Amino acid sequence: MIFTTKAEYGVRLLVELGRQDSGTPVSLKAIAETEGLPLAYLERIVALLKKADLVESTRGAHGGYRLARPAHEIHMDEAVLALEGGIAPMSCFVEEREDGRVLCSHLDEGHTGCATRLLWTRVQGGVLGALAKTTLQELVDFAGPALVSTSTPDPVGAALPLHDAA
Amino acid sequence: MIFTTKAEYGVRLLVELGRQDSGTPVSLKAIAETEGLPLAYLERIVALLKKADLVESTRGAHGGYRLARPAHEIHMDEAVLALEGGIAPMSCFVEEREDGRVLCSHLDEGHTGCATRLLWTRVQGGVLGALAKTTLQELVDFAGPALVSTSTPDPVGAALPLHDAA
DNA sequence: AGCTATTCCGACGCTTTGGGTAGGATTAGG
DNA sequence: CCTAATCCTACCCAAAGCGTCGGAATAGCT
Repeated sequence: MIFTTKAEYGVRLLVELGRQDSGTPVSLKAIAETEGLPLAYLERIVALLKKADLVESTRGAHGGYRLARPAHEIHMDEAVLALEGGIAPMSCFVEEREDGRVLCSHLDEGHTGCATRLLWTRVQGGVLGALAKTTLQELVDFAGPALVSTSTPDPVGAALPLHDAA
Repeated sequence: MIFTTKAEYGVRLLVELGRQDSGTPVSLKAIAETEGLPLAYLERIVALLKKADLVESTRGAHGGYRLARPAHEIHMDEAVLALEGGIAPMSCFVEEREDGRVLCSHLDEGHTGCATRLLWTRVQGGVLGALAKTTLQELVDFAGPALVSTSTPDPVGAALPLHDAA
């Protein structure tokens, strides 16, 4: 079980925006370059954040994006939910819908099925809890000061060998 | 983010075995039928559980599987780990390997990258915590008494409309 | 011995979806 | 009106999920 790159890139994008909460918008191009992410793909990702009212945009030349709220008011459950479109540990597990149905397998045949429901419920709770208690501000602090257009490398962490191409 | 059917089917299988902790082994065929799961696929799934020493098998006629330990000693983190082959919330996030490398994206280019690491670490902790604190016995109790070969329907729960074919 | 029920094992195939591109339309500053 | 940016929709490729198939090995039964 794994989140997709939408969550990864989207959170990175938010962190980048959080680093310069100045009022002036940041262009996706700048973020794409400093983070080394594909611009076209970022466009689609940021659209999700905008729809969820986590970021605001200014169009035209010198336009870009900024946080719609201060970083410490943005909790990551909101962000990841917007990016991934739902937090369910199992396809057979979706929060109640309008029509009240819940996806699951063959319960009609006997009440079987979701003995596992208890488990997935707890897992979902664990994930949502971890996300909700983390604010964007924490991630910004953790990441260190601004990176976009200011290249002062390596204040923090610096460990973590990466990018396994194997 | 979502677990695969391996986790779902595998846990269901364990629950089914837990329901009759009598010493006599249960055949996959029986489980496949009562749970409505594809036998051939279950075979491959149970192999994962066996390799992790969660179940034992007896070959030949009247063979089958049984739990390798009492249900209350089987914690679900072990099971899900065996079934899914690792619990990472992000592809860029794998526990240390022998060679000490950690998968992640472009950290070489500057320490950037894992501002998000803090977040995924917490999420992983939430998931593992939820899994570890749940024992197979709990799920067995939650599911109600035996179902394989004894058809006393509906002692418990009984809610949960299911199987959305949409 | 042979039959049958079962676990074991490896190769293969279908379908979905993640991850990304391409190309253009719209908006706004200079 | 040119350029820099957001916006939007359609498309494509590779990987992974979710199985199937066929057969081998093992063990009880008659």
